Formats: sequence, structure tokens, C-alpha cells
Amino acid sequence: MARVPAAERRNDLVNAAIHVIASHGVEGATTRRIAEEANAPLATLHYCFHTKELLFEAVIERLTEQYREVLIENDVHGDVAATARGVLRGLLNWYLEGDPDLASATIELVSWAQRQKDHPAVSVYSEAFNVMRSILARAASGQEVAPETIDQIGYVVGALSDGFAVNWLTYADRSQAAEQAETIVGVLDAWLAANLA
Amino acid sequence: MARVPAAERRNDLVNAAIHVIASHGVEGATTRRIAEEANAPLATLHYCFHTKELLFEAVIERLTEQYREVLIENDVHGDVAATARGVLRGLLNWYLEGDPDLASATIELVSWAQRQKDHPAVSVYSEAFNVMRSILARAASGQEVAPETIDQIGYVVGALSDGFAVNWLTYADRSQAAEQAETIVGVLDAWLAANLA
DNA sequence: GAGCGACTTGATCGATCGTTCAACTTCGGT
DNA sequence: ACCGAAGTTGAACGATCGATCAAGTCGCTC
Repeated sequence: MARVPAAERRNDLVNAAIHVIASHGVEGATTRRIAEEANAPLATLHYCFHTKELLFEAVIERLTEQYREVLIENDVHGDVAATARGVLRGLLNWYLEGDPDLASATIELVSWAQRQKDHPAVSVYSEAFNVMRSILARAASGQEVAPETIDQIGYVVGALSDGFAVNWLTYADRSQAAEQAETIVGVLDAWLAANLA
Repeated sequence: MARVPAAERRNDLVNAAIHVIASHGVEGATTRRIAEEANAPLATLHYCFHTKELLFEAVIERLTEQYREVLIENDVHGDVAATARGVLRGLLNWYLEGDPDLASATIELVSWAQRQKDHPAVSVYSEAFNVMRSILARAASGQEVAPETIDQIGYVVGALSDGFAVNWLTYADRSQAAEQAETIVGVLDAWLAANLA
């Protein structure tokens, strides 16, 4: 077969793993299915990733990176309220219009990673939270906002986007989810207005 | 061994399955592990539930029932705002102080059920939503509240509790989660105040 | 063109999976 | 005392899992 550098193969396998996890769940994501999705023999998967666990850790790194990009891309560089609003909107739009496999695989893998030795699950959330905090902190640099308020806003934005995602992934109804996204943003607006006054 | 009626055995197996799913995930919830947790031989599991899938469906029924009980128990019989607030508080408290296996197993199984033929996943959410709607509708009987507003409130309460649960199950930090629960209730309050005025 | 590291792959391993079966024991009704 | 229904259970089935290995093939360097 056509020769492929290991780095590129690893990339293909990570993409295949995300797709298989999203459509078959962690328990259905077998090494054979992932290899087949990547058009590679089973032995090639183990040539690139010594164990299945190492492959899954690479998938988690990829997902972590994806979240960071989405957050940074949606930094509107406004005041705290506008920035929080923009980040939340960016997340909801990403769920709605981006690759649905990414959100689905994230939910699947986070509970999987929770049970691994040095649970790398937290890394996805903690990293996303850290990025959000730094974005919000810069937006608040000109205002009088307590650090703990920044953290609280970050938590609320995260919780709202998670709550939205769970329902969206459960029902998979796009038009309904679009309305719900508006509702969610309205909830954030109401809370910000009441707490940043 | 001591003779046990099938109905009672089925009950034990459902409880064992919930515990195993919560601690080992759906992919780690093997028939042998569940049978061992229930102190029953493997063959007994298949005597009570013809297949593993049927056992999992029984687990989903149990979880659905649990949610209904929590919602009904926390109906404060006040106006719409007070009722929504009470139900949300009840859910958050149930997550925080109830059996952590129940919430964890729910999250695990919902994504599993999503991939079954006649995805029974939706039943947990839809049933919970229906109960919530009927509770809110009765609370609104004396007020002027549009039916679609009732649904919207139900969605927001659900989304907030889901968002709370995801973070709580990820970090498992009780004291932090207790503060976050207060924040979540505050978010609902702000939104209700802005939208029911 | 010889040599070597990088990559490919079919075949196969032992472990574990969900499920089945038949033999066995207990219990309630007659 | 007898009998059939209900419950128990060890042993085993074929399928599939993650992982391994050895025998390749390709492409670059000297």
C-alpha cells in the first residue's frame, strides 16, 4: 500500500477514532472498527499507538485543542458582559453547526477518562475553563470586576453550554435547538444584567 | 443457595447494574461483573433477564422513575417562579446528596440508549420533562402564563440542572459544587425575574 | 547496489465477552 | 407421597476483544 509517514497516520487514526466514538460510543469503539474507518490494517493502529489507551489520550488532546480554538475565535474583545455573551454564542453555534462528532465524542470520552488512572478527563474541562478565564480577565481589565466574579461567569457560561449540549445531543432536533440556543443566551443576559450592575 | 423470587432477583440485578455502570461505565458493565455485584451466578442473570439489553432497559425504567419521584417530592405548590425554583433546588440537592450512582449511571446510559434501535434514551428526558411541565402548569393555573412559556421554563430548569451535573460528575468536589448550586439557582432567579414581570 | 531504518500486514495469540444448556434442587398444591 | 413449576448453577459455546510477531516492502544514504 501507499507509504504514509507515521505522523500522518496517527492523525488519520485520531480522526477515525473520534468518528467511531461518536457513532458507536466508547464501548463500541473497537480497535478494528477504528482501523477500518482509517483505511488501515489493525496492525498499523498498534504500530502508531502502542495501546488503545494511548490512542484515546491523543483523541482527548485533539478535543482539548478544538475547544481552545473555538473559545479564542469567539473572543469579541468587548466588555465582560459582551465577551461572555460572545463566547457562549460561539460555543452554542459550534455545537449546532460544527462537526457533531466532536461534541458527541467529548461527552463520551469525558466519562471514560474519568475512570482512567490519572483521569485526563478533567484536562478538557480545566483547559477550556482556563482559556475562558483568561479571555474574560482581559475583557475585565478596564472594569472593576472581582477575580471570583470572573470565575463565576466562566462557570455559568460553561454550565449553560453543557446543559444545552446534553439536550441537543439527546434529541438531535436542529430547529428546536436553535430556539433553545436563543433561550440560553437570554438566560445569561438576564443573570449578567442582575449581577454586573 | 437461598431461594429468591424472580421479581426480587431482578430488583437486585438492576441495583447491581446501576452501581457497576456508575463505577465502570457502560463499556465496563459486563454481565459477569453485574452478576457478581448482585451475589448471583452468571446464569441467574440470564434467567431473570433474557439478554443484557433487557436488563439495561429495566435500569432505564428505574432511573426514569427516580427522576419522577424527585420532581414530585419537590413540588412546593407555590406560584410559577417559586415552583420552578423549588424543582431546580430539589434536582441539585438530589445530585449532591443522593446516591451519586444514579446521576452517573443516567449520564452513562443516556448516550448508550441513544444508539439502541428504538432509542429509549429519550424516555428518561421526555418523561422528566413531562412531569416538570405538569407541575409547572398547575402552579401557573392562577396566573397568566402562556403554555410555551411553561415549556421554556421547563427547558431552562432542565438545562441548568444538566449543566450543573456535568461539572459535578467531572470534578466530584462537593463543597465547590454546593457553591455552584447556589449560583445556578441565582441564574434561574435572574431569568425568571426578567421574563415573568 | 548494498544496507538500514521506516513502514506494512496477515496470521495468530490468550482473554474475555454475551449467551446457552442440561442437570439439579427446592417449593407449593393435590 | 408425588408432581410440575420455579429457581439455581457449573460448564461450555462461538464470537470478538486488544495485542503481538515475524516476514515482508519501500525509500533513502553512502
